[in-house]
Amino acid sequence: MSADPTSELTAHLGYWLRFVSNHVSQAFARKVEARGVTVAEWVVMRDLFDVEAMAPSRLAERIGMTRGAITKLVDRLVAKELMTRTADPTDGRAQTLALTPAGRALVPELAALADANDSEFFGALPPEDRAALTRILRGIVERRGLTRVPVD
Amino acid sequence: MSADPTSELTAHLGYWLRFVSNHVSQAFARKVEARGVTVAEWVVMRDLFDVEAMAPSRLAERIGMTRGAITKLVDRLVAKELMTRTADPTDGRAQTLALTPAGRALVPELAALADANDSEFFGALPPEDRAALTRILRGIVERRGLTRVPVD
DNA sequence: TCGGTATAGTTGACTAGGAAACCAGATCGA
DNA sequence: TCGATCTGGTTTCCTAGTCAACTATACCGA
Repeated sequence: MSADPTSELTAHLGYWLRFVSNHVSQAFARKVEARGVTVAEWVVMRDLFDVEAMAPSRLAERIGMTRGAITKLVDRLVAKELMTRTADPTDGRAQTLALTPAGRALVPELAALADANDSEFFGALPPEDRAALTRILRGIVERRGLTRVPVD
Repeated sequence: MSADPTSELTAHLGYWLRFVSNHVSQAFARKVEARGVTVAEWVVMRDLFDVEAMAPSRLAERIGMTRGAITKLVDRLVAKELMTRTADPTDGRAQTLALTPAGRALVPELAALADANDSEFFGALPPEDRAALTRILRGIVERRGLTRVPVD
């Protein structure tokens, strides 16, 4: 926030945000990798968990990845037999994606890892700090109208 | 924090942290790309700005990248004539890195972009929120002993 | 009903980084 | 002083994305 020349890296809130966020995400990545999935795959699976079926393009839009990336990600999940890709009978171009029983069974386990990871990093915070953090972050999302563009 | 089965993505503080952090970083990435550098390159250049010269391995350790990544990153910066790589006369293995005048001149400009980006996202926050955010994030870093491992 | 356009998904070229093997050159101990 | 080991940096292979071109199907309007 200072106006003097060439502020330091650590002078920026964005630096700390990124620093902590990367640590949190990386710790979570290690946890889910032990279950054979990546973070992006977890996000896709969790998204599909509620709805029974969804088109790839819809998924891409929801989680902020390109369709190309979704194609490859789904390839991987299908190869792991966690997801099925079936042709839409009513539209020769379209597909619908769904979790397999194995995939569906995995989601709650991954969710438990997400819970564990979150409390590992934020569990020790006083409740008011946790509340403040949530409020401030959501406020930024809202104020800046952030939408689901970049998952990275 | 809820204990019920398969918590949602948005139930986790890590989710919001990552969401905001990705937006902030991506916005910054766009800004610095307009100056022809990546975020990682900016970090390296800013780090080198204060010290006149540094070994690649030291840089790798400081900013949390592998030596292999530094090799390639420095290749790029040298190609852009923003940095020089010279053999250490006293140690046949070692090198020292330094900014070129052009590189050195660029750093304050990039720092200004970082300032702009930060205030774009956090400038509208009430000062006490900004302070709280800083305090909480730094507190997590400290409590968990987070070190410079992942820049991503 | 058929030609143009829009849409769904795939592909290929490219990028940035990690992991591990690798090549010197340095250092240390017998 | 010379072999073993350590260290600094590079290279190769791999992963997971983006972007843009592409294919195939659907739809729409004259």
